[in-house]
Amino acid sequence: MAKEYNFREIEQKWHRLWTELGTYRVKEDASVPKYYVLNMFPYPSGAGLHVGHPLGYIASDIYARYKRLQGFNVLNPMGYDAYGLPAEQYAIKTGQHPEKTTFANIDRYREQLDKIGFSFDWDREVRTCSPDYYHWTQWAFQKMFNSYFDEELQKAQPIEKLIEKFKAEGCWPSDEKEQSDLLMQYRLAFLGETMVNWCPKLGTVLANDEVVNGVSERGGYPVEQKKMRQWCLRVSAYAQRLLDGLDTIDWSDSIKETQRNWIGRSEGTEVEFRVADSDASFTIFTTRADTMFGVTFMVLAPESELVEQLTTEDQREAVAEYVKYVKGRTERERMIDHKVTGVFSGSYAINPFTGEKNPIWISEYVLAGYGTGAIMAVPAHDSRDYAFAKHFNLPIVPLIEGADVSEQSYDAKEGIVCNSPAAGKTPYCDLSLNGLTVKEAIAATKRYVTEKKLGRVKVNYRLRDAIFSRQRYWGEPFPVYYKNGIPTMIPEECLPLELPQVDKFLPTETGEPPLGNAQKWAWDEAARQIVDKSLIDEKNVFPIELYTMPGFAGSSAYYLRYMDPHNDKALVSDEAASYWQNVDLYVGGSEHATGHLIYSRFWNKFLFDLGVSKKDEPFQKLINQGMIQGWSSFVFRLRGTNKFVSYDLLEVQYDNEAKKNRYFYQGQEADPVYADISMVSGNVLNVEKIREWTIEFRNAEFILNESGQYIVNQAIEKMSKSKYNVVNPDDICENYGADTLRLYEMFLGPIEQSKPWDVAGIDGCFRFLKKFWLLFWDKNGELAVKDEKPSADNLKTLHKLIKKVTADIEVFSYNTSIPAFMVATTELTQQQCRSREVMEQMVILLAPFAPHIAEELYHALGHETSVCDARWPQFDEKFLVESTVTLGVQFNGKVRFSMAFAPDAKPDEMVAQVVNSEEAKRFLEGHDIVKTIAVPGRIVNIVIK
RNA sequence: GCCCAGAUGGUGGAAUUGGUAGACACGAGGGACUUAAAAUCCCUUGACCAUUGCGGUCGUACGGGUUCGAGUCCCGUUCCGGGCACCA
Repeated sequence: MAKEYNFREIEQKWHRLWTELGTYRVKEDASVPKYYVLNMFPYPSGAGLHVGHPLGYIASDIYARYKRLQGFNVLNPMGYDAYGLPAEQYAIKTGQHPEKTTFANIDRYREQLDKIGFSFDWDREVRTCSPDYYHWTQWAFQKMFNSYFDEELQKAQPIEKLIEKFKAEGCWPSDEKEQSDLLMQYRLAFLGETMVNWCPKLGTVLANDEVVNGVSERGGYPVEQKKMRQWCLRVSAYAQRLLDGLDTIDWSDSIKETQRNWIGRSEGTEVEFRVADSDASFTIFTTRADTMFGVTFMVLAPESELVEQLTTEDQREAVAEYVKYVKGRTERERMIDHKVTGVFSGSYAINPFTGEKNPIWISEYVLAGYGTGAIMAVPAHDSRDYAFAKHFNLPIVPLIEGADVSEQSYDAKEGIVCNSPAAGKTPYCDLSLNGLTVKEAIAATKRYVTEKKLGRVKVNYRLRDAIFSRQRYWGEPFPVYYKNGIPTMIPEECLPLELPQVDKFLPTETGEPPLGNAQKWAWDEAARQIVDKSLIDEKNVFPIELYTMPGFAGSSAYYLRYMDPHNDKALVSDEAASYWQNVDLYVGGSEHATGHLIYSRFWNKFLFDLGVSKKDEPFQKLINQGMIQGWSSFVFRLRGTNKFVSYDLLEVQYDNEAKKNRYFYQGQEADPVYADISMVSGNVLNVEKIREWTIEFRNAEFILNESGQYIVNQAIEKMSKSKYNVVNPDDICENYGADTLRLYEMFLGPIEQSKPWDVAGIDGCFRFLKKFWLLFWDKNGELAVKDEKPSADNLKTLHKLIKKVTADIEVFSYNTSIPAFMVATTELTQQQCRSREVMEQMVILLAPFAPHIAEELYHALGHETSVCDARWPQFDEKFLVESTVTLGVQFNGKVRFSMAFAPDAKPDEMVAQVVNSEEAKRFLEGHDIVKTIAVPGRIVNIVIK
């Protein structure tokens, strides 16, 4: 009997031995070059790991193992992003402490991860919710609080330097409260009274990236704008560095582009407008300084502070009403319909170029948060201004030759400028732009504005400061207490400030965040410890902040912590940070493009300014694995009944208004209901099984089609517990083994592409491993490998594979290396290869992809050490040289035949070889050769007349 | 609306980046072994025509172009995916 590929036994054995032997433990070693591979750590959700999670982990594990085989000291850690909303909401529902569910989920994740055979160094595991870890999140927050951004140096500086500067300039107030308020405008972590995204349903504020299409990313609840006092991070200070850094890192163009959009750099001009019959003036921002002569009105954002100031008495009522209307609109409403609305303020602004009086309007199409919250409107060359002008009957003055603005505005930044007065013709302005291109005109106006001190050149960024506090329980507490209303940091040596226990995870009855339920939550400044709240009125006892930090706090610097996870003196020691530098390869989903990947770049840049991080950019190369989607299945319940109708019996209508399909059965409407993916095979529902699934189906009536089947409707969607389409990897590991799972996930397609999970092809990968296994054993189950010299064919097969796989791994094209393995295995089987030398290298090549089988075979070949410590095979061209390449040869695009060339043949030799061949001579006879084209080692074309 | 990436057999996807399109796998069909099934192995599998052999024609979303040669480069169109979106 041939020896069977018993993957269960092999995989269990090596999981045990790898742990016992500490195969994947890694230490800093200055004599070996480092390589840092990192996955975005998972949030341990209650649904457990699904087949989408390991996609990125497998890809990076392959790379990590490959780098190790190449002699690098590879850091490949894993941990958990353990703070999050689901655990808290579960806690609210059940009263169970979020820590308990989180830890249970972590244990489950760990168990699932262990089955897949990753080379993670689990001694370095981090959990964001553990005090040893969030100690350093709190520490970094305090450092940000105590820093400001120096515009000239373009880096963070200690706040003390700013105080020195204020003192030197004589503007340092003596009052403590005033000092605090002044510094608050500069600190990198600061308390700000700003418009925030408030989600009433979640009872918390959200960051911009947590709001998608005007509703909360988690839950999809409405979000409204509200002015609140919140902790913020001055991410916007780093806008230019965040933008510049993109040019130094190896990320996909689309992610870089997304970040560039998010940062939204815009070069323009700020111009000051005086208000007629008043001492007031205000500044506007424009990118189209060339259109100064086309301004016909001005617009203020309804939230702007100028509104109050510039509204005249007779317009006061109308303006108040309009502002009230705008406030009543949610973010989503404002996004969905761009209604043209507005009100006249009663005031006029004087155009500094023309002296004309332009009416000042107030409209919601101008945003308070961008630029100065006020614009000059040029209806001829801006479509929004145009719509507004048409609606309110305001004049439109075109400024570009040939621009027809009778139907729509001409927004393009091109053309020749006209309609500006000749130089010196107005008493206000001796600038003429006529005849210039738009680009020249912008530049000329910028110069003019700067010279005449009418304003200044300005760069604006769309990037906003990040709202950094949340009204929730399950997050890092702020190490802050309020001393007479002044936010004060808990001394660094008293960190971490541990999350207090509470009996209820909901807000308090007085509307305080959940931490308001904690009784022992006050800071005794003298004793330097947490004390009971009831002592607050006593001397030196002050209330502690009730907000907690958002989800991205803990995930912003975790890659630094992996370098030195047990250090209780620092986030990371200088030695460890100097050795590991930054992450060489980061793998994760592209959905974090505007969240985590901006925040951690910001966070790292700050720590770089502090000297803690050694690189300005945290993640040198980024690979975005695609999402593995699930097949959701729907059954259809007739409205108001407990009857379910087979999908093929339904009539489908598209509802244009609701933008979705509606379903009817004999005139009765049916609603789709999710059915668990495990109840369905193909598109046929297992009716018996679904009856057992939930009570809802137990006594349901199923209306089947003619063949007696219940057909479900299927859709490809993101895998999620609530869609009942989650496929977990455990079953695959059980039935096929982890090595097959690993191969198959890579074989599915390019790593960066999203694709639905489909087990249909998995047998191919399993068969390959079985064939590979059988290469090593004879019919009696004895090792078939001998110390014999490899044949030329053996070496050719091997080196073809080395070349292909090495090149593939370097560019993460794993899906094409697996076919190469299959071909090589088939070839070696046919060649009946028995050479130890060849077989051993085959094993090493396979080791990154299928580590269990490789380890087993490596030991079967007589090695005592792990295959992880072998050396990656070196490709040698000489084993391929004796082969020939067959190529097509074409005469005048008509005649074609084949000829063999040596792969290193020179173009001239190739042409001569073709021309002198008997076959070619027949065709060439009586023709003139017009030209010959030869591609080195590839192809020859001969054009004849 | 703007920006970015795509479109290749029944399916997932290859194609040395301008050089024999469809590797490899799945599925399907046929065959071998077997009492039978599973497993395994072999053959066929883009379409059409010819199949007595050779073969031939058309084919990479659509329409043009550059080139001896285009899935690949250029221009235009359609469709799908992603990002941003009153950002002045």
